[in-house]
Amino acid sequence: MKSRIVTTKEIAIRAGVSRGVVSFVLNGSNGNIRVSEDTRRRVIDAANELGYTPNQAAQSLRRGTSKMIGYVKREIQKTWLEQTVSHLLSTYVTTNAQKRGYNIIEVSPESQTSNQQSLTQILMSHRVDGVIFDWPISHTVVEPFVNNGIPIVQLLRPQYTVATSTVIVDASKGISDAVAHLVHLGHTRIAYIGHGGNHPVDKSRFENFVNSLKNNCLNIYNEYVKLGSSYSLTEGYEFTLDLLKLKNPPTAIFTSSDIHALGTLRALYHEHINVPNDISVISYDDMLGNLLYPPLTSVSQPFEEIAESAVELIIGEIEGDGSNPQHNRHIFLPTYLTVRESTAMPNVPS
Amino acid sequence: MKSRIVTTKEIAIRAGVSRGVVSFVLNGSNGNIRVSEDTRRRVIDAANELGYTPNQAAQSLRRGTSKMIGYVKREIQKTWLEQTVSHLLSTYVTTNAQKRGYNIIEVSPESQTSNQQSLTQILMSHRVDGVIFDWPISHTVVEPFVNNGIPIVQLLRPQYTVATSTVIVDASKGISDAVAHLVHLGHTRIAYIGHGGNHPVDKSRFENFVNSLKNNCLNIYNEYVKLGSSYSLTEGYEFTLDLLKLKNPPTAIFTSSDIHALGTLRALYHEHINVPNDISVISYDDMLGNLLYPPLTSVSQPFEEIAESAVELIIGEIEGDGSNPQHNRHIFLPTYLTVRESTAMPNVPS
DNA sequence: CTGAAAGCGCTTACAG
DNA sequence: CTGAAAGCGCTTACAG
Repeated sequence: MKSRIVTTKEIAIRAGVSRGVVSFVLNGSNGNIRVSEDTRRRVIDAANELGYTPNQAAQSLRRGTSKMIGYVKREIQKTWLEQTVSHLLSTYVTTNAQKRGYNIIEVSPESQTSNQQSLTQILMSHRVDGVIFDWPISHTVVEPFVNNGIPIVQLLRPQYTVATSTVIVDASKGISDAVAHLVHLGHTRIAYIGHGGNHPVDKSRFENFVNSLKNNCLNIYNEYVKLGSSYSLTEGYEFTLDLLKLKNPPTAIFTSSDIHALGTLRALYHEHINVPNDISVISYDDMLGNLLYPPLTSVSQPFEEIAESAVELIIGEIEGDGSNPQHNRHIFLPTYLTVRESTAMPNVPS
Repeated sequence: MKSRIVTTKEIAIRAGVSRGVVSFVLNGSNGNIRVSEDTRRRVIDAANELGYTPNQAAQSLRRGTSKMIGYVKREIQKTWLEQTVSHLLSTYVTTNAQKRGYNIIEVSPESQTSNQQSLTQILMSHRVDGVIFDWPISHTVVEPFVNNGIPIVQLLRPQYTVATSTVIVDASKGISDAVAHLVHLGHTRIAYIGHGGNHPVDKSRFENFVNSLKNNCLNIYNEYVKLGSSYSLTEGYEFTLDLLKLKNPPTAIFTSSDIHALGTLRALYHEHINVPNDISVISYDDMLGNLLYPPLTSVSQPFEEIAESAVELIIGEIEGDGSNPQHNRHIFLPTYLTVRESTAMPNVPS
């Protein structure tokens, strides 16, 4: 049953033409060749009958382009939740790339162990035409590719010290809608639980929150602001307990990630505080929102579009748009509010 | 800054040797060549100084082996939860393969659209040395590879109509421990919510549950058995409401997947029934268990080991163990119980 | 120990 | 319209 591997040579013989003609018929693009409809058919039929599959390695070697795009995942996290984003993106990236004739070779960020090839070497040795980074851990991992002139796109949380194209999310729309939503319901005491990190991705969430409060003529109270040092369930949990102990606890909590929200919900559950009757909760990410109880009102991120844009950007750079060559491009995709059942009017006169 | 791509030829020139020697020094394996320590050093130094990276395509073409393993993801699901398993596996598979000098090329199952290359063609054209399938949707997608003599490993939910190596999970240990745990706590009215499908993976969970009850001298009551047609939150939700309406509701619920458990928890939350004080819940999968409120007692699956085994199996087949050639192997990995906070003594005399 | 040559499968000028 | 040849970068017998 094991079928021999078919080459262009065999097709040429069966169709009674030269290998050059086979190559031309099968993938066009050769200036001065013209072929009769009859010949073309014979070649195509022969290829199908023999079950021909071109040898990528040979094509890649000859053409000098591999039709492969490297995808560097974010680091493995202890909780899988943070990875879910990574997974969604990688799946959508793969699908989109396939549609456009490119394949994805995935690598995990290098654990500095032993004799293992580095991520850079792996991707270089496959002569990838471009590389997409999801949340790169360090600029050192991105730079080698830039230095070699390989097109790069960084997703979601770029290393800004190295100049590449980026696809990131603009938190402002989603967060301002979220705050407006709470204000319309009658909330004025709105707490923020989040990551106090220095990366623009962390900061922008908080800044957008602050601005949105201001736009609604609300004050920021320090006691309602809980900035931690990571995206962590535990911090969400502890911060929420802290908030509940205040003399004047908030009537709504905005958590800047789903992982924080899980901690918040756990704390509220323990304290027998009902969502949304006793307190409203809005999360950011919307990975889990639809699955939890109650289903969470959330700021949603357009993951499918992020992947699409990334693929489009990088293929554009690989194939050269023509129009504006060589320039890095930066795509901002808007977030949006998804209202579910975790928000309601405050039950305490505010 | 863009560095030229370095070939063995340049290394040979710089080191003052022939390309054959370069090849030998860089990757051993050539019968009748011996090289002085000095020469070896010169070659290695030259390679490093020039920043040499072997061209995979050339190596692959010449060697007839690509050092690439195809990884076929499960289909994109509507809810991402089911994909999380896929993601964990794919990450661990990638990492393990990298450690052993293989790279993963990931493909999404073919959406039958348009002119898109099929998954089979993609993988064939890259001349992958083997393919790992995570939960293949149909035997038709696996067969072409088997017919071409390409080593295959199917994970978790194999298509049994096609003979390949498999890595699957043995539910018995985890489930019998789970039931024993409930029985020791004093439960006798234990309900089962799950997928009533025909695949051994679905059936074995239920059968193990039934056997475990019997082993503990408990009867199975039909009204406590809820078999649906998928892994779905909605079914978990509806089934739980049904159970609560019984004259004699169960004091514990075993859900055969985390996605069912989410539905169950949502229903209990709506009905203001406390877990574990009013009712105990055990889930199967343990993807979410640690994140929910309360943290779920769960039957855990050893995902890291599954990935490890898959990589080991397939590389074994690719490189030929020598010992037992050609024979498909089947690995069963045990599940185990992780006790958390969703189980307690029943508060109703049973 | 070393060098020259063939060939993996393909594509692409180039000459007819 | 077609064929013969070169060459992508590598590895591997084979002859010295």
